[in-house]
Order: sequence, then C-alpha cells, then structure tokens
Amino acid sequence: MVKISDVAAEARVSVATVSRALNGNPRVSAELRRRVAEAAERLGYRPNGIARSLRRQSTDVIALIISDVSNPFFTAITRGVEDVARQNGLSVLLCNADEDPVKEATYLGVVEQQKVAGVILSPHSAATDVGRLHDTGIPLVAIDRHLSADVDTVMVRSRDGARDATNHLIDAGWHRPACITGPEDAETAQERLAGYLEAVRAHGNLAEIFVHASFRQEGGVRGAAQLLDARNAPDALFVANSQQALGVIEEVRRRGRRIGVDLGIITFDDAPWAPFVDPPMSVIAQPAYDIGAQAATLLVERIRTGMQGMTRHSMLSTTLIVRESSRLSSP
Amino acid sequence: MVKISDVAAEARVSVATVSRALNGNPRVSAELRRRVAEAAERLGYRPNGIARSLRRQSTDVIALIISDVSNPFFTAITRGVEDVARQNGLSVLLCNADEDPVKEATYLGVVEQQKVAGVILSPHSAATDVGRLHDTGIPLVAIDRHLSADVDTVMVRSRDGARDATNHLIDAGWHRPACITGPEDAETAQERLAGYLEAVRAHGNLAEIFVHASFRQEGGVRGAAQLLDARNAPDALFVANSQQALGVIEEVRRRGRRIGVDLGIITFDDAPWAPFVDPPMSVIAQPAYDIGAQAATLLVERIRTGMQGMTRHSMLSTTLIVRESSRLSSP
DNA sequence: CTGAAAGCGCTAACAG
DNA sequence: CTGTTAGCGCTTTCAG
Repeated sequence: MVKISDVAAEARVSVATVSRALNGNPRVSAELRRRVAEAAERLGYRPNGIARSLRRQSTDVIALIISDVSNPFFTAITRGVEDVARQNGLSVLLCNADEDPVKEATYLGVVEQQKVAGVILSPHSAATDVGRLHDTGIPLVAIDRHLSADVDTVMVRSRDGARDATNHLIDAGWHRPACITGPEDAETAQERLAGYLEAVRAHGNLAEIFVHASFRQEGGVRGAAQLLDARNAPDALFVANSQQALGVIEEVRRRGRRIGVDLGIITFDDAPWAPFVDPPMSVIAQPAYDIGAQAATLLVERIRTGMQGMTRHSMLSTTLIVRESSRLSSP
Repeated sequence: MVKISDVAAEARVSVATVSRALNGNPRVSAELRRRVAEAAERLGYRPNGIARSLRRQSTDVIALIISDVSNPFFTAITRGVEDVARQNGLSVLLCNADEDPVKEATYLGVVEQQKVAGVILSPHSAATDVGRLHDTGIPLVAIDRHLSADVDTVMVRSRDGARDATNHLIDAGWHRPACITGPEDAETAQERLAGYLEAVRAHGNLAEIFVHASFRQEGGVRGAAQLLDARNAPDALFVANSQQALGVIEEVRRRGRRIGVDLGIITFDDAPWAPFVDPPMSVIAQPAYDIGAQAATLLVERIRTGMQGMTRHSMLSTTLIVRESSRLSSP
C-alpha cells in the first residue's frame, strides 16, 4: 500500500505538504501542488479513508436504516437520500432492518461504531433506543415513523391518508369497509388503523373490522383470509401497504372473488405495478422520494452546523389516486 | 466519548488487558475479565470501529454495489448477501450504482478508501475498472455480469433463459417475436438479445426484430412504442427485465392492444407483481436470492483465506414460468 | 497472565 | 509558504 509518506518522498516534500496539497489547502504553492499531484498519480496513491476518519473524528458517510429493502416505498426514499447525499459529497450506507428490532439494534450499533456522520432511520417503533447515538453526538433524523426521542423527523400524514382511503371506499358505495394493517408494534400500522377507525366512526352506522398482519405479501394473504372467513365479512378492504396488497389480491383471487365487483380494495403506496394489476389498483400515494430528500437535507444541515438549533418536524401529505379496484361496478 | 483507557482506569488494569478481555482473548484471568466487563458496562463503552480498523488493517464490512435499488431482482440479491454476511459477522454497505458508470466508479473509489473487507459488484460492463481494488488486495466477486478481470463470479445463464423465452413464444404460436433489451453496453442486455437471436435464427424463417432501451420502466415504454410503430410490427415481445415489462404494458395498453390476444409478452425476472397484472405475466425467473447468497459465500471464503486459490465461476439456471401473457388465445 | 510501548496513515497545531 | 511533530483509539508484539 502506498501511503502519504511515499508520496512525500517521491515529491521531495513533507507529508504535511502532501496532505495540504491533496486536500486543496490554498496556502501551498502552485509548484508544489503540481509536484505532489504528479507524484501521487505516478505512485497510484489513494488516501486511506480509515486513517483520515480516525484523525478527523468524522466520516463522510451517512447511514440509512430502512425497514424493508424489498418495499418500493423504501427504495424510493433511498433514491431521495442518495441524490442529496451525493450533492453534498456524502456516501450512503444502506442497512436493511427488515422490520426486525434485533437487526435494527445491530445496525444501530454498527453505524455507531463506524462513527458515521449521521443516520436516517425509519424506526420499527417509537421505543427504538437511539440513546447511544445521541450520547455519541451523531445526528439522527427519523423518517416515516416517530421516535420517542426528540429528533428531526419527516413524516407523512398517514392517518389522514388512511381516513381519505376509507372515506373514498364509503363514498364509492361499499357498505362494510375493513382494514388490513401492519404489525401492532409498528407505528405506521397504528396510524393507518386509526385513520380507518376515525372515518368509520364518523359515519356512525358502520362496523369496525380490522386485522393486524405482517407488512409483507404473506401478511396480506393471511389478513384477507382471516377477514373473508369471518361471519360478517367485509365488502371492501383498505390495505396498509403495497406488499400486503399483492397478498390480498392473491388470496381474493384464490377465492374467486372479483375485485371492484364483489370487493373493493384500496392500498397505501403507489407501487409501480399499481396501474397494471387487474383491476388497476386505487392507492394513497406517499411522496417517498421527497421524504428521503428532505431527511437528507435536514441531516446534512445538522452535520454541517454541529447539531445546533431545535428539532424540526416536517409533515408531508398523501394523495388519493382512484383507479378501478375501489369502484363499485356491476359485473 | 469513553475510550479504552477510561475503561482501563475504571477497572484498574492496563489498556492491553481491556482490549484482550473484550476481544475474548483466552489468556486473561476470569477475575479481570469480569472486572473489565463491568467497567465497560458501567461506562457505556463502545469500541471505536475506525480505530480498530486502522490498527487491524481490515474492516468487518463488505460492500455490495448493485445496478439499481429499485429493481426487485437486485433487492432479492441483497437479501441473499445480507443473510450470509450476518451469519459471518459482517455488515453490508449497499451502494446503488444506478446503471451509471460514473456513480459506479465513485462507489468503487469510496469502498476502496474505506478499506472494506470485500466487495460484490454487478458491473455495468465488463470494462469496469477494478484494477484498483485488485492492487489493494480487496477480494471481489462479480455477479450477474462478467468482468474482463479474472475474478470469482456468480452468474445466471441469461442467454439460455432468453432462448427459452423466445422459443416459448414461437411454440405458443406467435409469428413475429421481437426483443426489447437493455442498453447496448450492458452485458445482460447483450446476452438476452443473443439468446433471442439464437432462437429466432434456429427457426429459419423468422424476422430478427429488436431494440435497445434503458432497463427502467420508461425504457419499456420507448421500446414498445418504437417496435409497434414500425412497418412490420412484431406480434410478440420478449422483454429483458421486469421494470421494462411494466413500461411495455403501459404502452401496449395506451394503444389498445390486448396482451395474450393481439400481442404475446414474456419477460425476464419473476417480479412479485407478475402473477397479478392483467393478464398474468409469463416470465423467466432468476434465482436472485441464491445469487446473492453464493456470491457472499465465495467472498467470505476469500476474505478468510486471504485470496488463495483459483477463481471460481458459478452458473445458475433460469426457469420458465408460463402464465397468460404469452399464450395465444382467441378473444 | 499482565503491562509498556510502538505504531496503523493521516491531519492539524505549532514552528520556522 | 513549508516542515516537524503530536496524537486520533485501538491492537499487538515484546518484556516481565
């Protein structure tokens, strides 16, 4: 490995000069700057990021810990984060907590040990312990879900979206809307259920029908099966995320029910496939890219300013996109 | 920040003892081991991963550089990599090269500087320069696409899969199968086109119709538009990846063509939505999870053995899954 | 079995 | 403007 002292020897200057020249310090003569650059080039020198980090007590990588890599919602967020990170010369270390509190804790530990410059986290639950990070002084911004700790957050009005979805189902003429939401300990699951409940209660004479299930596709099949097996089965479903929705479709088809005729469906998240399934899926779209971009922007500010200022909370809105799956049409 | 010397003071031992105790070195008395553990606990000590890496000249993180985070094929690979990495005490740094040679080079530089223990890369093209990594002695395994450099690889028989897809289209009764493949410089795009061409030529009397497009959804839109606008338009499409397939569906619908009646379609990659679009999509499925798992296994071996032994090449097979989109049925 | 001390490669005072 | 030097926090000889 060629190190800075090798370059110094080759360029016949001190290591300090090499460091300065390579880091664009203005008070180094053009002549030496050139000699250093040439020597470094000739030797194929690459600075050792580890050593630099140790000395500087900081890294130029941020961590993004998301709940599920296979969920398009989170990959869209990832793109938002990446774009603004790159604009600011930061790399992003993506971690997949997989809706698993243990993995989440592991990754939190890893990024703390690696002394990343900051972290963006979609916490599994508000109880996620980020005290360690806080003690270490590593800036954190929470996305998608709240944290009991007082940190910057960028969220979407999940509850409002859920209410909109449910109201839409009711307005479309369905009589027994139900809700398939995520695991009980996930905040987004609670919020979406709460929105559903608000809408249903506001209408007075409607039954409250809901079930908790995993946020994965198989959660959707289980949830749908359970609801559809019940004595007073629902005639419409508000589903909490797009992966579950796929499972719901699967199960509903298996039972030979016709979506949009026998059963109305609307789901959270405008997945890329939503317009193309049969029938096209009505959705509550979340501004995923913007969530990522805003979170990264907030984080970069914290990193640059060294944590000053009070915490900021950003709330983004969802938008209802009506397609066919939620319409009540005669066969 | 509490450092090792603080723990040493608290436990009234030397820093060396703390280091040994915490790293499970057997030649430290049970008594001291306990005292150190307690002191560390009391102080909330977390080892500094950066410092450790600098000293050890190695990290316990590997990098996975993929071509596109939003492609389910790559997220499935990611899961495979993550699972075996975790089993081996490694964290994975996921980087999204985004089918962009510049971003790819940037990330390659970053992971080199960060001195990761190894990297798994799906190279944009065989020409991707990994010489730097090689010089640094960082193990590398290529996935999904070849590299001109001689490294471990795990690939799938793309060409065979493409041939199977095309033959299936022909066997189903379509007369003018065409191919929408990826960008000209992407190897997977070339291979899938080659497989298509082989099948078509083997049948003698068939036209060779194809177009290159981006691997994204809008690539599918453009490709389909271009092909369908041509004078002698195809009556069936073999599409090179699932994101393009979504675009193809979009464009085909816009034109009012009926898939499975007017037009046959089959695509690479069994995306989660494939069974649920209208009509259900026939696909060539790739063992994505296994690709990731095998690649990680290979990488871990290299890391452990310090690069010894000759390079290994693994070839996985695809499987044809026939659903409705490729069937020729009367309206 | 334990401690003292030498660096890993780099940056940032501090001198000159 | 350039060079010398002291560490960043940790692991690992080398002594004891």
